[in-house]
Amino acid sequence: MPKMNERKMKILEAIINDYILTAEPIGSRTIARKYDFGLSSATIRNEMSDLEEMGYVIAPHTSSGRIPSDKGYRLYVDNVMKKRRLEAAEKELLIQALQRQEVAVQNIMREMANAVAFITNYTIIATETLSKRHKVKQIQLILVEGPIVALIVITDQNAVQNKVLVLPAVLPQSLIKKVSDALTAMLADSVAEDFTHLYAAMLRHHFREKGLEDVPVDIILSAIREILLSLNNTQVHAVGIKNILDFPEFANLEKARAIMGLLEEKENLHAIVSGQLAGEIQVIIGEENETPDLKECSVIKAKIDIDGQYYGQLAIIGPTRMNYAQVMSVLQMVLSTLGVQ
Amino acid sequence: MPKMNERKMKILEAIINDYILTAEPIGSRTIARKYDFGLSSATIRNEMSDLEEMGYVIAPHTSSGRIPSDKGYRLYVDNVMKKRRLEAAEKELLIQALQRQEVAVQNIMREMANAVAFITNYTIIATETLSKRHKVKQIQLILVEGPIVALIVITDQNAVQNKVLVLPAVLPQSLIKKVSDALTAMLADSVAEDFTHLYAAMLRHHFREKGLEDVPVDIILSAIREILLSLNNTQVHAVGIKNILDFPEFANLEKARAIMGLLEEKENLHAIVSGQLAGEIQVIIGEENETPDLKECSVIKAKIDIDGQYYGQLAIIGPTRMNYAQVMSVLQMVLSTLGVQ
DNA sequence: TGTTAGCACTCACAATAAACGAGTGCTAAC
DNA sequence: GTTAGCACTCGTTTATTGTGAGTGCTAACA
Repeated sequence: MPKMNERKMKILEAIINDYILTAEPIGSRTIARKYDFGLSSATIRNEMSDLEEMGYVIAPHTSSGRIPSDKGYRLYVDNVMKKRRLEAAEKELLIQALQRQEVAVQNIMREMANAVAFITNYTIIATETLSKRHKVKQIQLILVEGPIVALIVITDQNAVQNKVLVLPAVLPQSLIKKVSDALTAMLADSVAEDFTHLYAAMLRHHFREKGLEDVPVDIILSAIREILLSLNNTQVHAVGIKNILDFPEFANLEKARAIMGLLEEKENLHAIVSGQLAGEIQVIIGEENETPDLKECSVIKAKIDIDGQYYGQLAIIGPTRMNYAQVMSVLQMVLSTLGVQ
Repeated sequence: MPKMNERKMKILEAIINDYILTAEPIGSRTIARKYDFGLSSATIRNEMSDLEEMGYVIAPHTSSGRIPSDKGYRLYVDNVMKKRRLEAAEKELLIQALQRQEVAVQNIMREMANAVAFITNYTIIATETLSKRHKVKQIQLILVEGPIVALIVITDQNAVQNKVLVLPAVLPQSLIKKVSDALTAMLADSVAEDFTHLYAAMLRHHFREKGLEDVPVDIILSAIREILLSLNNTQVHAVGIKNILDFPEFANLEKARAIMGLLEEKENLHAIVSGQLAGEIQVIIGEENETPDLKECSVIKAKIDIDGQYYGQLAIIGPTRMNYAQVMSVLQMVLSTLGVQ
């Protein structure tokens, strides 16, 4: 088995750089001409033969040039790749997306995803979540009109969510504050899972004792439960979906269809985006992907943790022949501007 | 110019029905064999020649069968088409989607879209809107924690929306009710457009008179304005996007890319879905479409008006060779179950 | 011992040609 | 008015032949 050396590394890098641009197998003569290694094509041919034996490149057929293998990309990403410096315009765009400070975290993630999609021309998946389970802190009812009331739930994480309820009977204004306070007192620190049938029965009992038997406990409780559930729910969306169709790798209709189907289902997006540590950029190359339809793609992803309360995830999807250097430096920039690193 | 008659109509219908299934040009012999018109292929050939002269069918090249033209589809949709009866299973699915009565209108539209996409295998665009401009009816502040308050806005259409604000200074609990009531009194009946600079100055003045000079009027006003704007905003989304790739019409990569790009932009979706009268099903065939990328598609759409307050729009997109009968009967069912017709 | 020129060989891809067949229009007979 | 028959058209399929980029190997060279 041949041994890796500086020169082989350089040739591998040349192959990868060229292949990222052209998506065509690279021959020895092309490299000899294009790069000034001071070597003839024959020498490069020998080295490429070694690289193939070592598994870093593949010859699609006997008389073609070489393309990088997953293993080759892996070596490149882990050792060779030089971080590409962001161009001023790209930087500007990211900073713009980030500087809308008033905006809620959810919108930050959306803005980020759009900016990254625009810069890189890849497909981006973004999520935003509240990482802790919400507990009820305060509950308030507001009369809207007749039997219609607004239910406001404020959680320990200071999230505020409301829901409009139509009650079976009009709740008199005089009781509203009393009921709100009672609900707050009784339900403080509850999480979504607490809202069982037993719990409901218990609460009905409490209310009866306080002389509030007319309060439609069930309706209110199930509304609160739904609010808590939706708060804990992670939002996920993909942007730049059609970008992936611009790559010759997906000129095949079957593949295009498969990837489109994949990207349309929220559950799949969750599966793709999840699983890495905060602040760390993870690169998953080709066959390393669990998802069958992504075996010819690479995914570069990062988890963004903002003061431990919110976090978002960003995943960039492209063909294995993707511009790792560009994407990683953009992602690095996102992380550092968001204050993660 | 030949004249249309019963027999030509039947042959046109046969051509369309076959073409919807196969996407292949239909020859005279195929029709003679398949349908029991009691006519030889030669006679049918003559009739088809007439249909071509009249512009209802097209021969892609000299020695091929015929395919329907946009004009042919138009005639078929307007006159010939028999409403396909919904199968029991399809009906069941629609009813299920509709019977979640507690669910907000927005979710109904989403459920509907999913059900229709599932039944028809076409791409569906759905919108939901509140058709009137919201006016402020009631405003309430709730203390959350320190300088953080929840702003609750209730509109004349009984929509409730909230926003969390971080005020520059803590607002004492004793003032909360007073400020809430003052805001309600002063802003009742305002719409989003009212919130000008002049308006803000006026309100600041009012507050000062009431001895409430510390209230951060600007922050609160701009938050209310944003809430009103977002309430008036129409939600739009597409489901079953990848379905359209399953049609041979989009086997061409260029077309696939174009349609994907189209469906990814919300503005485009709005443009496609808009413009028809409530309760009426509109069919736009091929070249009749304004959007260039839809010139080879048909769009079947309906506006759903629920008691004049909310409305939704549903558009089904497919190749011109789409199953008009099926889609229209499904849409009819949606409309009648929602009580529009 | 590493490098390189030279050469035979491979193989995807493009171009050309030939065979096929579904379908047409037209004519003449029923 | 309908239909059988037939020559003709033309897209599609299959086979054939070049073409060229690229390889591996050998032998000569520094």
